[in-house]
Amino acid sequence: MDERVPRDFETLRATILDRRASLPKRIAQIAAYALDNPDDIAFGTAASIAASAGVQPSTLIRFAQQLGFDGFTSLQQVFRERLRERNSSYDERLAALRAKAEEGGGHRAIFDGFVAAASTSLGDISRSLNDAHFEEAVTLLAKAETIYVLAKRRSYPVASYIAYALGKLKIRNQLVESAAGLNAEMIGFATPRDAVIAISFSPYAPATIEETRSIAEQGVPIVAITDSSFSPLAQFAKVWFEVAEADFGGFRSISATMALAMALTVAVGEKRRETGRRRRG
Amino acid sequence: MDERVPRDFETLRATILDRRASLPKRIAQIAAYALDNPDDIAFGTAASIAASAGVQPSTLIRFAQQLGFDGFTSLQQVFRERLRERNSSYDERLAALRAKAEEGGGHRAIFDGFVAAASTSLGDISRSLNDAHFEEAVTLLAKAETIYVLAKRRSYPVASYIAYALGKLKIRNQLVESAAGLNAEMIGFATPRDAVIAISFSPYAPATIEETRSIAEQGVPIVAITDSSFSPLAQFAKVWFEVAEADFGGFRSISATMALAMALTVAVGEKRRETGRRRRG
DNA sequence: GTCAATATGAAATATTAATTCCAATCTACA
DNA sequence: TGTAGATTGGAATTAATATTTCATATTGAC
Repeated sequence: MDERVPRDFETLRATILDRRASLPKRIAQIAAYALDNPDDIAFGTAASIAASAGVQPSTLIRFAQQLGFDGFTSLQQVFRERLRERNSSYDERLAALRAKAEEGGGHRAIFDGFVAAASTSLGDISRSLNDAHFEEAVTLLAKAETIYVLAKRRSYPVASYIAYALGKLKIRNQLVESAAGLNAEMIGFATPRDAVIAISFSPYAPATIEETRSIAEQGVPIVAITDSSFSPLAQFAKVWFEVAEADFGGFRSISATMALAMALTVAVGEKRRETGRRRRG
Repeated sequence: MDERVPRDFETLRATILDRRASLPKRIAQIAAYALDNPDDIAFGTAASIAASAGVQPSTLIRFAQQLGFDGFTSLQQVFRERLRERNSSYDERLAALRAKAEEGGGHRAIFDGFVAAASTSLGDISRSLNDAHFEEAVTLLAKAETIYVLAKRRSYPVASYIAYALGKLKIRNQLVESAAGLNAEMIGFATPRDAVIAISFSPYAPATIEETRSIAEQGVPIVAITDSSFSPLAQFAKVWFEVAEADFGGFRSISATMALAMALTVAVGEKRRETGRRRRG
């Protein structure tokens, strides 16, 4: 078989356009169909595609073989790959950087890797954040007398930043972190008029889960930031955000979480100002 | 069969989350996998998906049937439809989003603002980071017996993340933050065989400056992360990094600083492994 | 117009993948 | 602790899908 088999969609497309003049009638027909309806090729069966394009399944296979593939299935792979990649254009770059860092591409590769991981995560959250959930969370937090912030380990930096920013905005808050082991008592003061921001990622710190459960049982509304809808935090939360962070070198980014946390904080500040103005006006 | 079979991904997702508590173990496992890796469901075969999720193919089919589908194939359709729709409407949606954000479309704009600030900062640092400085900092930190981490206020989250990551990598470190006001004493233990990572941005926290000065006078080498060459930190440091963070709504991003901090930490871990290997080999 | 080469259609076959079935294992409850 | 019911694993079965084959049609050269 020819070694120059197109591996990515763009090459394939170019190859097809290049040869289009010399293709037999039916083959040309399926070629045109393929470029016009790439999604159908990605998901359809040989029979269904052939029917839509008005040719026989065997023609479809001959088309694939003319291009150097060994059958329809391998041609289809290229069309599927295209769909996957479109969703995550950074993933490829990130994978390349990982490889580079592993084969000793120097320390610069490590830095580039973390930058790429952060960019990927930001792109993802930007696409996936649900506006309605965000509004809901802001409303809920803006009403709270005191906002409790709950996070350990990897998520703790986010919590401490939230606490810092809330303080700057003069919003009463309580970071639940007691060196003296008084977390339970601290949580005990929370009432349904307060609210909680809880942050935890797999592997979920047991203490965070336990504290969240306990505070939820007191009727305090919870906004959770976590990494899966199946996170134990999600079940206690009034609103939760699912944040998928890319990782590099075994350390996951926290950029997306940070951006979300900052946005929540500042939006709560805004909301309070709006509400205050309305009340006074 | 039940008439309420989810036809679109969002409904499906809601249904799964709704029932999640009552699902048997393996079914729950595949359910979590499905929501976390929707693309894999769209493209894979029953066997390949089952293998990735760590269950039997039959479990996958039972999962589909519990949801009201008559088999895996019809469940898969929903996941495929989602990809098609997302792809076709992605550009449109993005454009709409931008327009909305520009005309002051509520709180979503705040979120987008923070994402944009983070992206900008990452782009900036990626362009401006000096490889030689980075290497120098890594070498310096890799030699240290204990790494002291020094930061307050806005920079504190970065410091706490560094401390977390160093701990994970089994690198001895000391986060200088004492509720008991014993920072000076803590710093007193540092020797020239140790090293410091100091982080501070304008307006520089006086305590950070003071502590950095004091520890520098003891002959402990310092790596500084700051925002200007005129920063008071720079004069004490053996190596310093100038990080320009974009801001939004009066809050500066810390994404670039985070990425740099992570890269430093992991690179130090790498360097130590390399050196250790060389010594032993 | 005839022949050879090429292209096409349709059905047969081979391959792969989905589904079902049953025995084994858990779980909840008496 | 025993037992019914639910759940699970793994092989057997069935369905689907891709590919091959072969007869027929079409094209182009002489």
